[in-house]
Amino acid sequence: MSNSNQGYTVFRTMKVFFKEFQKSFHKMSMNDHLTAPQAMVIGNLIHKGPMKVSDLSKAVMLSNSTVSGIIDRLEKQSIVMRNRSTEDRRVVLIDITPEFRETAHQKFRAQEEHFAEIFKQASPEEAEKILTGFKTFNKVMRRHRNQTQGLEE
Amino acid sequence: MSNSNQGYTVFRTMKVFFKEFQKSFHKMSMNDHLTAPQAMVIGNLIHKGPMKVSDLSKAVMLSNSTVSGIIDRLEKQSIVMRNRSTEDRRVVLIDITPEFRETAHQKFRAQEEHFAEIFKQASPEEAEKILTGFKTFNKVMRRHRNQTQGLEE
DNA sequence: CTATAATATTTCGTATGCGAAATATAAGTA
DNA sequence: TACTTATATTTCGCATACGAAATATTATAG
Repeated sequence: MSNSNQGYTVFRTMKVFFKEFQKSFHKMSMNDHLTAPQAMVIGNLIHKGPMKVSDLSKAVMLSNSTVSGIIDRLEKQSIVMRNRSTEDRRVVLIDITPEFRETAHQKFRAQEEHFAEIFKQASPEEAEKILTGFKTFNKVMRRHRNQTQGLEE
Repeated sequence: MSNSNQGYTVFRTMKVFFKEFQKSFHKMSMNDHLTAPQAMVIGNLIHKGPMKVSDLSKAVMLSNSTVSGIIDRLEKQSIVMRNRSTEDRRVVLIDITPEFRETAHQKFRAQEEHFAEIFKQASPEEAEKILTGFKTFNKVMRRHRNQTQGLEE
C-alpha cells in the first residue's frame, strides 16, 4: 500500500462522496423539473432578491458563461426574467417572475429543510468523523499550497 | 443561523474543495492536451491493460455513454483503439495504441507522483482521518437516500 | 428451433461547465 | 473630444455527463 496509491484512493473516495451529495441534492429539485444548478440559482434569487449575473455566478460558484446559459433556460420556462439596469446599462439584473414567485417561496423552504435532514441521519460519532476529515483535509491543502507556492514557472 | 443553513454551508464548502482538487488534478494532465477524465481513462488502461467499456466506466465512475464519448475523442487522437471481442461480439475492448504506449508509461508514472504530492503533505494519521471522514459521509448519505426511497409519489 | 429476455455499446437530446472572443457600455486620460 | 482601459454580459467551441432509445449480440424459455 504505497503512499501514492493512498492519494488516488482519497481522490476516488472524494469523487464518490461528491456524486452522492449531488445526487441527493439533485433529487430534492426534481419535483419541479429543475436541475441542481437551476435550483441553486433560484434559491439565491429568492433569498437575496434581484441580482447581477456576475454576483449570481459568485454565489453559485460557476462562471458567468455557465450561469448565462442557465438563465436562458430558466427564462424560457418563465421562471426568471432579465432586466437591464438603468443606472449601468452593462448590468443585467435577474429576478424571479411574479408567476413563479407565488409558490416558489414555500417550495424552497421545504427543500432547505431537506438539506438539513441528511445530517440528522448521522450519529454524533459519525458527525465527529466527518468534521475531523474536512478539517484535516483543509489543513493539508493549505500546507501544500504554502509549500509549492513559489515553485512553479 | 438556522440548522438548514449549516447543511447548505457544508455543501458549499465541499464544492470549493472539490473544485480545488480537480484543478490540481487537471493541471498535471494539461501537458499532453488531455483533460482530467481522459487522463483517468488512460491511467486505468495503462495499469490494468485492455478493458471493456463497461468496466472502464465503473473504474472511472462515469456512465457508459459518457465514457463512450471520451473514447471517441481519444481514438481521434490515436491514443486508444477499439477492438471487438471475438468471444463475445457485443463487447468492445479498449486499449492504448502502440504509438502512445511508448511514452505513456513514463509520463503517467511521473504524473501519479505529482498526484500524490498533496497527500505526502499529510501524515498517515491525517490521511486516515480524511479518508474516514469521506467514507462516513458517503455512508450517511446513502442511508438517508435509502430511508426516503419509498416515501415519494 | 424460435420468440423472448438479458447484456453491451452507441446514439441522441439536453444541460452543465469553462475559457476566449465578441459586444456593449462606462470611466479615465490626453 | 478622441483614445484607451476597464467592466458586464453574451456568444462560441469544446468536453463532459446522464438517461432513454436504438442497435447488435448472446442466452434462455418453450
